Amino acid sequence: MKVRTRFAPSPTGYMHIGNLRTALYAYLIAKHNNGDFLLRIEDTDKNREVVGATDVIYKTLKLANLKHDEGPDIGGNYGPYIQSERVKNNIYMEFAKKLVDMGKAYYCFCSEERLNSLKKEINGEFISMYDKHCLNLSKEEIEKNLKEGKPFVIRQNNPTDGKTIFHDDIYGDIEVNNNELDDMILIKSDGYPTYNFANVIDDHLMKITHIVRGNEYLSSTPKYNRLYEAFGWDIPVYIHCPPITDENHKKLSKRTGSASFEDLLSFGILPECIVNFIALLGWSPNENIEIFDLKKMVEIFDYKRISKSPAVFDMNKLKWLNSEYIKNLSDDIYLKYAMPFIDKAINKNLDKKKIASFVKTRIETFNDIPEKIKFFEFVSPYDINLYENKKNKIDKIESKNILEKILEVLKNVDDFSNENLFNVLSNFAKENDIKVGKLMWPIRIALSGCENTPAGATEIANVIGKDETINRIKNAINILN
RNA sequence: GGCGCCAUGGUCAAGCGGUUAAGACAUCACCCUUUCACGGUGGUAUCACGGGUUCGAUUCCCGUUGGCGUCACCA
Repeated sequence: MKVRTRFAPSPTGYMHIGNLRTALYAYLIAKHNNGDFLLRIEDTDKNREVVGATDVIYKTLKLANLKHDEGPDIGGNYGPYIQSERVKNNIYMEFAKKLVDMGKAYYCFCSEERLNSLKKEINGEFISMYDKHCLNLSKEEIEKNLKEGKPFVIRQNNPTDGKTIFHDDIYGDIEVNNNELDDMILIKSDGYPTYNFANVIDDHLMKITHIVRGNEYLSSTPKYNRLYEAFGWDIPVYIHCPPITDENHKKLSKRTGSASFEDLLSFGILPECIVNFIALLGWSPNENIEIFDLKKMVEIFDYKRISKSPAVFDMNKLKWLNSEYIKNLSDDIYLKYAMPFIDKAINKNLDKKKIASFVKTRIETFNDIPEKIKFFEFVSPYDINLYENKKNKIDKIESKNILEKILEVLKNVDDFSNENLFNVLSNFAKENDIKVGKLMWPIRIALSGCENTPAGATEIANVIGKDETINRIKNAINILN
């Protein structure tokens, strides 16, 4: 049987990182087995409609390079792939009525007030379980209610004794008492199915073989299985994934600022890096490697190695991984990403390509660039104590002396290539019995005003040119006076 | 609160009855060096606790503790 997996997000307007990982795993399972990966939009909550939300989903999948084989935008043999459109085809209501006929579901006319009265407050949370009140309605009552147009929902009719056992390929066999199984709503009073119901129906109709989802669905899975069993359908393979949490072991939220794919992109993280990183959150390959592209992932992905315990989303490591990705970028592609950030900081007519190459090994995200290079544009006021440096055994007085001498030297240099500048200055150092590092220190400070720079003194001089170099050294001497 | 799941360093994690308990991020030290970074070398740091089972438990079982999830006409 061909492996078929699906990604079934509800259109919320942004892509939660945990969701993306679920999509990734579903994709990898399908592709590792030469199967199909499909996209289905679960928009059965009319109150939560967000305009443009499905576009976010398409865009994310595209950027992450997770190509689906079937979906609303590209069609397929099992459409429609948007649940609200399937509602129009009456798919869910028909199946729900079948269940009613089989005695596996029933009409419920309970009012909101009655339902509320069933709720109990425990630790500030309201919890409730339906009491099967409407299960006892006579046929006549039901028909009367229906005829009068009284609003109704359809509930699943679950047993109250015995146990249900289900199997998950990650968590193993899980056994629950049937009295834990609430008579969940299948069809809402607006005629739309709930997620719980639509999901089961569609997964079956779309011939999904492996269901990949977050483990928050673990506790409702036995109810889904009773649905499959009622219809006599094959139960798919369940693959529940552990949660991704923030550093406080709480669910990743918008507040942490790193909950969504879009946030991460806006921080200057590369999409392929995000994909690589989240693959490692809750899964590890058999080989001891951790940097790989999607193709390699498809090759080595063994879903049985998905772990059971939650993973903390470590921004630190993501940034490190991103720096590795940046270093491995070809110059062309690197420039394409980096240039907008260079432009943010540099307006003067400087060699931006050269500046870009300076920072390539020194940034973790592209957002780091402007701050690191803005001194090329102009020197901000800086602390004069920078001219004192222990390691190079230099103080302000000596710095000033060096700068005054070097100023005269540089005035007579016309070839401002990095190579020539370095030769001239290191020769000067030798002749005057000064260590090269010590000589370069005050020059670099004078040219940048920064303790740390993404380039050495002569590289900076080369980029800003002779006139600017001379000016900056003159200014430095003034400051030191 | 009921039920369910989980538990190896600060973090991601390998391990699947006998190991000096891998590797990576972070951190620290040193080397390299025209500063920083990159790169290189090395160090610190982990099996939650208590009982079993066993010749032997990080590994298997039970309990405790802790964390998470779930208990909606949300998905």
